Amino acid sequence: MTYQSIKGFRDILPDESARWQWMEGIIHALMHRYGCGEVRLPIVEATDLFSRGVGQGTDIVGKEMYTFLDRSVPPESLTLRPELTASAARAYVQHSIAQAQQLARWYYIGPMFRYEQPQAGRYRQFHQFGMEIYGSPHPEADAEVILAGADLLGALGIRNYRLRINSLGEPDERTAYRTELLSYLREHEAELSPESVRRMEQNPLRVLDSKREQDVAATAGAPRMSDFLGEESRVHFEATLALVREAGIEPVIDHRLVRGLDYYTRTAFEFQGMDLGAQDALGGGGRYDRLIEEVGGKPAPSVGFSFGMERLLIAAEAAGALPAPAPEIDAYVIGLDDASRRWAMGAAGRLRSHGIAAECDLLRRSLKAQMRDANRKGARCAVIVGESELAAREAQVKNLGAGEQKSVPFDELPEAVAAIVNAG
RNA sequence: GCGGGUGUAGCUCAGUUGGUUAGAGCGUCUGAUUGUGGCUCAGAAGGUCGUGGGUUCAAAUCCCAUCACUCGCCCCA
Repeated sequence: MTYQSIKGFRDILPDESARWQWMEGIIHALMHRYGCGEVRLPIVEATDLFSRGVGQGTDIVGKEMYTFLDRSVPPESLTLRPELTASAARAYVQHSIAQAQQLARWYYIGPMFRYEQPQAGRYRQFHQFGMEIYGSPHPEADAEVILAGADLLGALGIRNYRLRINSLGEPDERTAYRTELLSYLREHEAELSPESVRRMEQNPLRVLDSKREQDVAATAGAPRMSDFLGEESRVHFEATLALVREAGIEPVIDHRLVRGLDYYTRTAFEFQGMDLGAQDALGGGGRYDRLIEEVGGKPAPSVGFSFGMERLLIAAEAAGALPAPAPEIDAYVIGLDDASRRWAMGAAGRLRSHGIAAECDLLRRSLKAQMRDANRKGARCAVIVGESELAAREAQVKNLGAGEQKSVPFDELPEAVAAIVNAG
């Protein structure tokens, strides 16, 4: 094998892409029901957009971006998108969406790129589906987004998950909390893991979502963000929770939920899959009221989420929700000699124009081999034509499910085939 | 960036304490009356044993290196 796809990048072959098409169909239909329009955004953006939008202190910006210089003079630093929230915000500002409409509902689907060590459910090129709502500062928008996420999981047959939620407050509230947390962490520095000690000065909140038992124990008595929320933030959080509960979903309030992106304000949530490996976040999101401003627009509140599509497929498979593979074709048109093979190609074309998935042999194979092929591909019927059929202008049409075969005049072929196909 | 595991046919895997032409199942192809699929039966094709060194009379098997894949830490989707 001389060439191989590079580490963390992979091919999705036809058997697997059928699953992707299934999932994408569900997503598009769901988003249509939520009144969301799809945005298709560039794969590449100015590096600066991500470092500003995602946040300097994040792992994504710090060590995971695919960044390169292009050929312009002087060279420009570009980056393969590691996520799409910043790009969407850029597009929202660039196209003055806020001027045209007070509220905007967007969604996106596509590949993202992060340079990390691949493992179960984590790739360097992976795919996200995300939803963004711009313009509403109210908890209804937070709830709308969360419920859409839950709706998606339901539509994919995924039930084994939990919704964790927290409020990270307004920037000044978070700053006050951060100071308190940091002093707590300093007092307990000896009990923390070396990684957390290193991280705590730069971003103390992150210490909270360390998985190490050592860190979990050491931070058990740490101050909680919820005690630092102002009145408005508290009311907003409570209202969001109430709306979510009213829809029949019971979130787990998790004081340690911080999430790795700097732009969150107030609501942060995560759908945690229970059938995944160590990478168990199916999706996550929250509110980011400062982001639009951060990328140069007039302030506009926004909430959104993103889901990892590879992980959704893993979870859907674990739930046994994946659809059975569909037959590759409806009808297989078989010719026996040169003249009838020519006829078969034309007949297949006529069937296709009637909306029937039709195929004929391209390998000049024997009748038996063609029949085998038809069967393997799940064809409902075979159309067989040889010398005598050509002369009589009648084809043998065999129902491969029932095993019955009859003569059908060429003119009536599409109807006869359709009858068999639709009967199944 | 740091740990653990695994690399044998297209796929899933056997391969006994080193010992002849490296095996199975599935899949693929062909055939079992002339122009008829599935089930069954018979046969065939298909492998530099990840790669490169080393030890040995002899290496898929032992040693070293390297690469790839994989699981975990970290972080996230």
